[in-house]
Amino acid sequence: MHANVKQNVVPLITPGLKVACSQCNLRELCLPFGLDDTDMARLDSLIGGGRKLKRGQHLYRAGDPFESIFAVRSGFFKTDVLTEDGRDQVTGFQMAGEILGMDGISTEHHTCNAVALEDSEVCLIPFTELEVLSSEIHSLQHHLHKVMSREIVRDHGVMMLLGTMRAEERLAAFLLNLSQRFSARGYSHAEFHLRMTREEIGSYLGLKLETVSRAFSRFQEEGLISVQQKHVRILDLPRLKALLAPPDGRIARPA
Amino acid sequence: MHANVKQNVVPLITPGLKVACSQCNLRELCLPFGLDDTDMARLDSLIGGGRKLKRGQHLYRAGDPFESIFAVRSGFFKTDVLTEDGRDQVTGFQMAGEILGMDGISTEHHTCNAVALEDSEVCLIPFTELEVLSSEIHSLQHHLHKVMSREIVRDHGVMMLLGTMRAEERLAAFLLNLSQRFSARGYSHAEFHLRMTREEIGSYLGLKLETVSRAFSRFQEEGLISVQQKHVRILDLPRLKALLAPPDGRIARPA
DNA sequence: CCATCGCGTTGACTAAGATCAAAGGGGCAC
DNA sequence: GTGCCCCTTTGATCTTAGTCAACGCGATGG
Repeated sequence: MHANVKQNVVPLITPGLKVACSQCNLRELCLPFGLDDTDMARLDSLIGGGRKLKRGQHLYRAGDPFESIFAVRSGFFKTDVLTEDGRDQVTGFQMAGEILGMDGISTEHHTCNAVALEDSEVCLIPFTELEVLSSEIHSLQHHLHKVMSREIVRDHGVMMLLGTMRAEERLAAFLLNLSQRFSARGYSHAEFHLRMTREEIGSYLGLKLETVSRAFSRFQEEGLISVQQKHVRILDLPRLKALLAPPDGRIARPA
Repeated sequence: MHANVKQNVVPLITPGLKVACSQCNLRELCLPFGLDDTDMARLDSLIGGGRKLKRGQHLYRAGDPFESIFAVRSGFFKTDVLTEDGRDQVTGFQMAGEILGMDGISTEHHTCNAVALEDSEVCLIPFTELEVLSSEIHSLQHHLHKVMSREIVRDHGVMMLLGTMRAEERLAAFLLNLSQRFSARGYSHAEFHLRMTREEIGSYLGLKLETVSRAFSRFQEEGLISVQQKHVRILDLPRLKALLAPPDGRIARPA
């Protein structure tokens, strides 16, 4: 049993390549949020169909000319930056309904790599045309700005994590974040499959893979989660959340 | 001698409160970038004058309703996030020409605090009106998107720093970044004053203030910089840059 | 002009996570 | 179906930065 436990909605299988926003059950999580039928139809006509990627394939690479942003229709991605001096940092994991590629707007070239961590499908959204349309549809324009701003806020959260949290706190925050996002997509909040390796988790969290593995084991010993390879089940959500208590112990961990 | 060493251009004194973009010598670094005279005049009319802040004053606080973004006209700011569990992370330092407040777009409320680190002045840019204008002026719209995207890319750089670098590498990267930004504003790239405390630097870099202080001392011992309180002079730029060599030693530090 | 307080520096010790190493297990390709 | 390789786990040791503490300087305000 490796597929995620489905709760209620959202059949993630994309039947054909051309699925319109108006028909898409992710629309409330994605770019079309808040559009009326007419405007949604205009957005539909702009979206350049889908693109399927096999696991391991790059959606784009750092340096590629920027033309489009992408909405994840199904599957799972990571983005990472690597510098000329050999450093490698995973900057995010993206799932259905989330937008990829906005890093490329500023320089007209992508500044990170986006890789599918499982077979995936994205919608292609040509950016120049999106700008034209968004100058005509105010709610689209505003929502685009919100999506970009949300990315900035998300990044601040990661900076907080990397700057102030200890290893186990980071992993707890990571699991809680995944849980919440799976839940928002109609999957179980308590049981899911990690699509990424310990090393990728470590890179994202600023830890080594051994540290991630040890933290997983520790959580399991303590009865917070059960974990077997990539399969995770959250057993004690309240205590997992309590791990994020302040480092100064002002609010001591409730034993 | 505490004022920054001025090199050539940019008199940073703002004579009156109402300085138009078209007259501003920061316009090439700021929002009006790339606008022609007509469009610049329209942007002028939108900008709600300036606001002066004394050192230590908040420009906005987390939770404040979002109405405007701000362009730093003069002075120096920090932004920081603090969570209910008592963590505190400086997410950035902003200087003349840089844009503040875009974090607030996504939730209609600011998600971080912005504090003046010296007496400062900002231009107020009402966001709703900016959206209206940018839907009419394509180059303004596009530049706004670039500014937001640049913030995302900058955040990725900080994530890289926090995720992969050691203490001295972080400080070197920080000094080089400041140097480059001062230089872009017509100040010396080699000599400047830090507006922030060791603790604020530490928070930004994910280090304790003692570690920051020790790293400064070490750099000075090694002849890379001279540092006295908040006054820094870069003595050996190449070797400072070489500190950012890869952690795996593939390119060994040139002795 | 002096007292004070905040900021910065430095030292000794501690703890967290990295590093090095080895072995087991699962999934994928053939 | 089987074998191989990558991923993961776990242990022992080492390094780095954090913690705790004390002191000195300098700016600020009375």
